[in-house]
Amino acid sequence: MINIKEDEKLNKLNHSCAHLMAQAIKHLYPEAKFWVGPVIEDGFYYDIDLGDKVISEEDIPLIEKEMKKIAKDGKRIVRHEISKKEALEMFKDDPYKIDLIERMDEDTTVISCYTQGDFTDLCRGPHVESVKELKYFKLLKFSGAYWKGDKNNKMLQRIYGICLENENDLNEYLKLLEEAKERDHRKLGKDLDIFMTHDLVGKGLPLYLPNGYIIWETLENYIKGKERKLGYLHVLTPPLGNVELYKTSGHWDHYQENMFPKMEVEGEEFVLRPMNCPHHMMIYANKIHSYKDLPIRIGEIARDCRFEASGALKGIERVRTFCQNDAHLFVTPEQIESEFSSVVNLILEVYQEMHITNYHFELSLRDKNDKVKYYPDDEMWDKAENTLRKVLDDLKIDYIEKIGEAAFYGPKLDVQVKPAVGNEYTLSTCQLDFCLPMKFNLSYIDSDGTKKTPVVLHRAIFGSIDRFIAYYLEETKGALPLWLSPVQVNIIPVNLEYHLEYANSLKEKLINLGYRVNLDDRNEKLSYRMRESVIKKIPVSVIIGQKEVDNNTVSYRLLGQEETITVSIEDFLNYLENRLNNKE
RNA sequence: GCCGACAUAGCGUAAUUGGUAGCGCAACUGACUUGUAAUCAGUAGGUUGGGGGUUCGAUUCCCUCUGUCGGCACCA
Repeated sequence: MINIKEDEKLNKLNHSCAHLMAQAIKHLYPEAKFWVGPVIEDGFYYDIDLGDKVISEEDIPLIEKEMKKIAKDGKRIVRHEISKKEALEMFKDDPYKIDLIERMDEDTTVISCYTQGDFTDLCRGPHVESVKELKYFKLLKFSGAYWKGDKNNKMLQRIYGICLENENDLNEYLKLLEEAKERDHRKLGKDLDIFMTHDLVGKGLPLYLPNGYIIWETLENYIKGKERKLGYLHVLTPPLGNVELYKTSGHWDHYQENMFPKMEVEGEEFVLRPMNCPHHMMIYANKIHSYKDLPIRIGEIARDCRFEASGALKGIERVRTFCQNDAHLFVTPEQIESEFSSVVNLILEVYQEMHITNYHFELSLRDKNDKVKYYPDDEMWDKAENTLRKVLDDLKIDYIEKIGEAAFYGPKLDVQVKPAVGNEYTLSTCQLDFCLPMKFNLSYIDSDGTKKTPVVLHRAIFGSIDRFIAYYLEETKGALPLWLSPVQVNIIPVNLEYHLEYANSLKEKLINLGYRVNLDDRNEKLSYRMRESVIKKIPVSVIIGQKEVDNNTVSYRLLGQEETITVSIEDFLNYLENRLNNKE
């Protein structure tokens, strides 16, 4: 998908289109006051205060119509530069623009504006030459948005749109948006019987159906197998804990609002756990450790509960209970680099094996000015951040640095992906933490006999299993690779009287080898059953007819392909095994 | 949580200005005995998300609760 912000031509078009929309809105609703209208990755938006007027579905075509009218008029877009004083005078009726102007640097002397016909906006530019270049645009969605992104501020109205170079591009783009809905994991999850939700159960609490659990269990076994090979030790800890545990870790102070409220039983206060770090810290603290024992890697597929804002919930991507593929690595300072590097390599290995290419790394750092969120120890933070940078640079990994995105206890490396619908989110994460080991008084005896504090790496490769399933469903459009497919082989006998026995024996053979097989012996036409095989996205459909029975062969057709391949049973088994091994 | 929209059978949908609900697929039954994306016929399935109100009468109008969707904010 195109990135409009990074394409010079499209950036200009969309920037100008935002102004065009603002102009049209000013024509239709003269009371409108404007905040900002930036270009974003997929178009532009403008935040507007419309007073009592609330934008509704019916208004959008009217605004578009007015935009078309103005564009047809073809006024030139003229840049002019004015002084700060002149700017304050020019925009004196618009408190939002005044706010912008007043917040500009002290030494700003010249402010640029762009005028098109009867509309002038404060703007750095650049813009296209004339509004008549704006032909192929569409207003896509609208919603409320807090002024300056602060929830304590008034809510403005935001309208999103996009402007492209020609009609074909625009149509293609709109088609892509439609197609994205088809691979939305919420639709696929329903169509393929992967998970369900119900009002009676509660929002954000998904129920995994048999098909979903097969995917879940397969992923769990896969990742635990990898971890075991790397020396991880898996544990099982409770999904709730004493409030003191979270006060000790500091999570209570930082995230109380996002935890389910505490419950009091026999004078003891509990919370459903929002994360597993404290439990794993306690497991470490259970014994005295020598430097020779480190690193100690504690892993768990662990269920957590977080009281996420209702508006944030989304399918199994953002839920109120989920399972983390979590682990905490307790290491000496000297081991940080090699262990962090090993985690990054595990991420790369898993992504490669699973053929995931559509992601990017972000290095999330603290905001030095935020003394409330971040543990106040600049030396510690600098050391931690520089260590992560160094490892990434050594591994020649591209990453984007994000200020203010670190966890309260340390910087982290995040793997970001973009879903079919909505904002990008974090899949894998690896976090460096000097903080919790101190809070829990963790120690090991170093070679010189002194007590030292270990460093902890928090990491999750699949992030949450729930979210990973959501992501992988969208990546594969629901056509999961053979190893993850709930039903791997669908056997369709042509004639139930003559071919069922052979089909049954093939089914037995496959099941004994551990395959998940369905035998479609319904009294329906072959084409009907083949259609179902495709709709249910079963990777391999096997047709058993007289030819196959006579020659002791198997004819199979792959999902998404037209032709049928006829092979011996042995070759068929080899084919399946090969696909399993390649995770295809 | 905030702004806005939506909620009709398992799924997808229809119902002029208010006159107590249709259709397709799936399901079930029967016939057909099938060679690569829908065989035919029949049957059953609904307190129109819950509650309240206006009205002679509400899927339709109003209030409220719940849930969903698009964003905002949040995301250890």
